[in-house]
Amino acid sequence: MTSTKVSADRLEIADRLHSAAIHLLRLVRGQDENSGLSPARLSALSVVVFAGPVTLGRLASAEQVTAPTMTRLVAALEADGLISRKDDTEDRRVVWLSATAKGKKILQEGRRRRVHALAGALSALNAEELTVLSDAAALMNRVTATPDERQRPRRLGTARAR
Amino acid sequence: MTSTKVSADRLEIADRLHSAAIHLLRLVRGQDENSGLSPARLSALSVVVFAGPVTLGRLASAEQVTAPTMTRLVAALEADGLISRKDDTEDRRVVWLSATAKGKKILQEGRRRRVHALAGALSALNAEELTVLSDAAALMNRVTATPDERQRPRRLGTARAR
DNA sequence: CGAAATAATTAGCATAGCCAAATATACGAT
DNA sequence: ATCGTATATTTGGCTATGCTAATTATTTCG
Repeated sequence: MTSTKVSADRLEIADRLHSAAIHLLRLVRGQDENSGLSPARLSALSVVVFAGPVTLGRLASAEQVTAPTMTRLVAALEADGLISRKDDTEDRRVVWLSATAKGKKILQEGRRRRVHALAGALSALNAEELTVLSDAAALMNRVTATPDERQRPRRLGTARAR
Repeated sequence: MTSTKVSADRLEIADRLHSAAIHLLRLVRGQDENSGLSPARLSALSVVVFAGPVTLGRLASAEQVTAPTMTRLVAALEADGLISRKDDTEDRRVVWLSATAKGKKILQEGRRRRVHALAGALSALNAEELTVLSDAAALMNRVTATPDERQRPRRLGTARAR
């Protein structure tokens, strides 16, 4: 319970959490054949769907990737007809992204599939254990939120369905 | 608390956990410049270090990637002098992998760095919240363990310091 | 107006995943 | 003993996602 011990624990917990996150993502990868949505695209589309029209740059920072990376993700999503772009009328450097009806639909389905794979694995857990994971997810999201996201009064990224 | 509610919750929890895992790994990626070890390599090296000599095939399944993918990771780790290969004397199709002294050292350092970054983020949490994450990591590891790993009496992957 | 800043894109590179096919070796049945 | 099948690993070729550096277009500011 001393400060020293907590600090040492924190390192070990970080270590195990890191490893667990890697394995968890591996578990759901490969469930994508049906939706054709990769983790990165699903995640980006998810922000567009939930955070309404958003600029490419803000989407990139919400997803914590660089602008060029997001440019490509956006191009792929657009080519699939899942999102649409609209130039800003005031600042013509800016592109606004919105989800299409198809994008919203595919998001639900694709996400459902991946989540289903994970949820299947979670079926081995009881209600109490699920609560632990739920709380942990909230903590992880809080801890990984960028200062940017916390500071600005935006509803980006962490837009929560409840 | 009903069974129905738990099932619906499970989907939502899986969803949030999935998203949280993505963001968590994004947080630590980028701390790798110093070690030069990518997540995949670090993870593979970690198994080799902790699980002692291991065959390429078992390493691949422990890491839940295909053999070709592991062949490449192993080639990179070997080229960096972090692991060494030794042909099995009985079954010459098989390759046994061991960590070199350099590999063990680099693993500690590289891992320390990434874990440190994550631990830094965790410093915003109190002891109780850390416990939640610790428990969650254990659950995630349990849930993502392959049947293979559970069935065989091997000490792969989940070698735990405690 | 011209310089610096900003938003997005393009180009080029590396890593890491996959599948299909190729090797090399072992094992089993005749 | 050998022939066919199974297993372990590698090779080749493709895709996706990350990066940085440089480019383009536009805005903003001195």
